[in-house]
Amino acid sequence: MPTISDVARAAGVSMSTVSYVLSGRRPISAETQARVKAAIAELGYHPHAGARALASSRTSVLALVVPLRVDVSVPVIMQFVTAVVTAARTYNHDVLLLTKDEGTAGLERVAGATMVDALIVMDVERDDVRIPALGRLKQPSVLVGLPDDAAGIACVDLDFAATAAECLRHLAGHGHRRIALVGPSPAVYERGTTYASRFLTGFTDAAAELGLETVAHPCGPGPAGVRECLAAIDAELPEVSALVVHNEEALPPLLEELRTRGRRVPADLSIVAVCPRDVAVGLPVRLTSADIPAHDVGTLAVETAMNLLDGRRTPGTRLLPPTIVERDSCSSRD
Amino acid sequence: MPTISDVARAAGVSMSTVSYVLSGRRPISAETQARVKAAIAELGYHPHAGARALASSRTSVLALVVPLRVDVSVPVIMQFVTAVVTAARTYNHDVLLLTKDEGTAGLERVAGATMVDALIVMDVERDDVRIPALGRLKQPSVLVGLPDDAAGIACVDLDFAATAAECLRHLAGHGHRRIALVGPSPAVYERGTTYASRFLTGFTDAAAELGLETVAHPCGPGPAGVRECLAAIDAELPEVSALVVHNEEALPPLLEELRTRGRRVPADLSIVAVCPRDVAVGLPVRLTSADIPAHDVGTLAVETAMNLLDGRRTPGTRLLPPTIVERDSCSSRD
DNA sequence: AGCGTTCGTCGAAGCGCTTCGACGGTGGGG
DNA sequence: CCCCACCGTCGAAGCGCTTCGACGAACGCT
Repeated sequence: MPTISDVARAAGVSMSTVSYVLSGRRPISAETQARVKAAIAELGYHPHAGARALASSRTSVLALVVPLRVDVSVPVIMQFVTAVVTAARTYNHDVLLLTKDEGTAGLERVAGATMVDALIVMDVERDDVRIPALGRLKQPSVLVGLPDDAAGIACVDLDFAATAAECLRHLAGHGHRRIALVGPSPAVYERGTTYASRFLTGFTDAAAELGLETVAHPCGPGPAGVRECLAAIDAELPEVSALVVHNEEALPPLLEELRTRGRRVPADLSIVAVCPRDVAVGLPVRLTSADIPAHDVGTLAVETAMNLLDGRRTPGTRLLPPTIVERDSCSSRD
Repeated sequence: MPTISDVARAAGVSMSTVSYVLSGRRPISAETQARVKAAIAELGYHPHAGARALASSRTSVLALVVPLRVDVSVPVIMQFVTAVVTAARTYNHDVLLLTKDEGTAGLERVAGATMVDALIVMDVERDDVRIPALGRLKQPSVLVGLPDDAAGIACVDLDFAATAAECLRHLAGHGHRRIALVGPSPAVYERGTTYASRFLTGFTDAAAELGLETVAHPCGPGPAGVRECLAAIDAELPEVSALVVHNEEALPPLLEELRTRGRRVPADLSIVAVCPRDVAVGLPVRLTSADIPAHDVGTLAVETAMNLLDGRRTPGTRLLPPTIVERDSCSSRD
């Protein structure tokens, strides 16, 4: 492995000149630059990451903390992760992957060892113990989600309250007046991931504003969970004409259950789902949906982290606006 | 951030002693160890990863290259990734995540910059261009998959040939004699990921050995792909009594299609699927399946990498034996 | 008693890079 | 015409750690 001084010798310049060519932190004449670059190419020189980190205290690595086995849907996580890795690369950064189950220890380890320049943390809970830990680190961090108290840490997420409102507005626009929310599993609410309650609040508020009759009910896993949820809805508010489904896992068994009951979508019952695009189009009925823009959120998280690193001031919280895509699961009510 | 010399001063020893306490590479008396450890805890000392890498040329980081958007199912990738991260942590290593779309450049970058000690590469193709590139690196690597020529690089994977044979043996044991293989999408074969052809070969060979009548057909995406595949099968070998499905994506539309045709599973048609456990149990019919042990393969990949790093000799290729789990999609034929 | 070992510790030399201050040379302004 | 400023480059001082050789002390052996 050639070192910077090999390059310097080959190009007939000093080490520092090579370094400045690479970093662009001082002006170097065009010809010198050319010679240095030629030498670099010829020798196949790669700067040693450790040495660079030691000398500059910058690593060009971002930590990304992902949930392991959660109720957050796997495709969404995957989309988010690839968006982060891809976006990080455009800033010449790499991504170190941590799992949530390491808790604060993982954060402290990689930050304490100066392995990363910044951290991006997914699946943040209402009162996440990691938030105070992140506050103590010398590296900046970005939360994906919206805790009760972000303690000054940057947050990015989809605006779930606005998304719920938009779903209702869409259905109301099609003439629906009695609408039920099929929510995430009870476990999600208990765990304190706030997207569930933000969606619910947005749903309730918008319903009041639009003068709609609504119920909301969580939905446990599997066909049994779906049946239970539908029964609860039916008991509280009979004859709803539309469903807002904020639960990806429930979608397949829900459609199956409706089919066996002979309720046609959208003829008898309209549905707006909250899910990523590919889920919406991959089911028996192509669902009208509010998109979960995992890709955009991931990209935004990286951009935010980079701004933080550059010392640029950043808004504390950035919530992405919802997008409803009309497909085949929503019909007009007379 | 305290440094090793702060710790040394606090403990009243030299830097090297602290280092040896940490690495255990030389004997240090119990009392000295205790004093050093106390100082470390008190100061909240974390060794600087860059400095350590520079001095020792070991990084305690593994690179993991994942496919971005492929026909490999997302849950399988996710399981694999989490297994790798978890296993790496048991060896005190972290994981740097790269995407396949960076190609050889990504490998050369992280290896050249000495960011990682070893590489694990998923979704290896028959004649993968990354194999020669990996061979040129000074770090060892582990392939997940089985290319035509591994060029001396370690490989780990599920034994797909044996898996196919096992599926047939299971069905034959239930009295089935006419069996069709619903294979991966044509794109998978074309891309040259060898698991598809290994499965097919195993299928064909075992069929001959067991004296079964079989057909095999790839299956394109969506309900259309499924219908086409079933038609082709029916044309070539009418009245099969069982299906081996080596295509996770096809499973939901396949079951749906069979349902609309009034063919009951398993009463009219038996199915053995090749998929991870959770997929098998998450469908309308709990499927008898050959498990895709993403978790085990991931763990094995990390173990192999660690053995390589320790200079321990390792078998070139390790194929995991299949496991069939009996559920509700397989009935006996008189 | 003398010698060779082993044990526990220290000192110092790097690992490869960044960055700061310095310095000769050139050009423009007074 | 001189001085100052700026441009392009160099030299050297670290960044924080590992590791090798060395060394005194304690020990067992003959």
